[in-house]
Amino acid sequence: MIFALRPSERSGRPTLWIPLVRRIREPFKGLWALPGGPLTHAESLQDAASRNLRETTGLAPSYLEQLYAFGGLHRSPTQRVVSIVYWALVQPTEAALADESENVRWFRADRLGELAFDHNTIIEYALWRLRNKMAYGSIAYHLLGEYFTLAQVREVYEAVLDRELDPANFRRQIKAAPEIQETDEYLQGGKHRPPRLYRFTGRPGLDPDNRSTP
Amino acid sequence: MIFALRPSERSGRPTLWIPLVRRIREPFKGLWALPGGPLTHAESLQDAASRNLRETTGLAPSYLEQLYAFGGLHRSPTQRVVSIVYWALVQPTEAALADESENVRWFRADRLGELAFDHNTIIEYALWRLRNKMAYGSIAYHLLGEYFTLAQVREVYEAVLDRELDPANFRRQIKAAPEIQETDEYLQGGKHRPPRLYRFTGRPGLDPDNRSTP
DNA sequence: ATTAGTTCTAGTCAATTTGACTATAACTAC
DNA sequence: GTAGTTATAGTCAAATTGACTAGAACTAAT
Repeated sequence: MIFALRPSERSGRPTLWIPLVRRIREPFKGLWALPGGPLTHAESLQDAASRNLRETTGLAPSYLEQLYAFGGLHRSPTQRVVSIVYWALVQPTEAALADESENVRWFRADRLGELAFDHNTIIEYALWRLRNKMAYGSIAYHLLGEYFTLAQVREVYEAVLDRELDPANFRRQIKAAPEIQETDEYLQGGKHRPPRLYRFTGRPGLDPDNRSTP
Repeated sequence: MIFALRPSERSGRPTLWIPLVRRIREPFKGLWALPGGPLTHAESLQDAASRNLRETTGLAPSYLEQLYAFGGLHRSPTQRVVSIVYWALVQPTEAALADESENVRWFRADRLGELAFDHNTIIEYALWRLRNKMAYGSIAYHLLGEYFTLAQVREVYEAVLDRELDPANFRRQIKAAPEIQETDEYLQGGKHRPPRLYRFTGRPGLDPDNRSTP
């Protein structure tokens, strides 16, 4: 499952969106579902996740991490299915390249209807994990481009945590992180004082299964 | 994989131990490995983990949670294997009931030799997760019995985090948690002032896949 | 019975961090 | 120029943390 930032229709502020695909077969034909597909014999879990993502939505995420393995007995009405779910964050430029079509569409993460299988549960859990990681960790930057303003970082936090944060206090905390690098550039074109641009220099922590390739 | 507290041979202080089983077949015949086994068609992931644990070691953990799904291509030299690993915490009384034998033995978690497959990697990751959960969360109590002293809780933290903590400051923090209930009982039999006994009233967070059973 | 040794437990105090807020800087639009 | 807006720095009290002191309550030894 993929998270990306898109401006809200009404307020224009960035909010969390996820792409879903429409089921064209039973079970749950016609309902929306998370993109996914089978694990083949010759690819790692992460590679399979990447590949399925690319094939269904055309997306190539900058951040991909294992979420959870779902294996309850009645997840699918027709057969026993074990799904090892990955979650991804994509930057706005990437997200814009997604193949939207009749059967692939973006939805606001907080306004989903009933989805196929247990996919509502999965998304709920992913949102919970995202909020947790955000509170302690350096994950917000993967939803932004290479250069960003501190106000943009704050907007990401506000979108994910769903509450407003004090701008001054927020920047004090963020600037204390050593992974945030100040640049000499400023974002021009706004209707007010141009904010300084920063960049993120930290590397995402590798998943344990992908640390060593033989 | 299972964690339990056992007194260190030398200092007598509680340290982390895990039970391993000896491989009696190729590959890695003779080496020690994590207990495990196949997932059958009619059981959930968590049920399979419980069952395999019981069958190999006789243990029934009070805390069981999914760790990670390992699915690298070369984990086993003979075939492609995907392992959905669970980790458990057992209380000392339970741990004492484990079936030790020629092929099942407890080892100190920080003094393991070379294990079969990628099991060293898995244990390393589990230790990392345990430390993380300990720092923020109410997990330490599942390694203790129903009643415990605050000094025992501190010893758990010290064993897992591998550093000493100030007794006075530690109890101030722990007592601030609402899940810690003071009792009117005291632990007798020590060579000093008897400490008050406490109990833990929180419930462990359910895994997302086991929240709803149809 | 007294004393030494141990851990338990409450408390103090300075240093650090957090949250609420104020004020100035630097731009655009009119 | 002036009003409007966001960026950014700074202040100050409240809350939290870390280092430490000291008395309480027990056992063991004399």
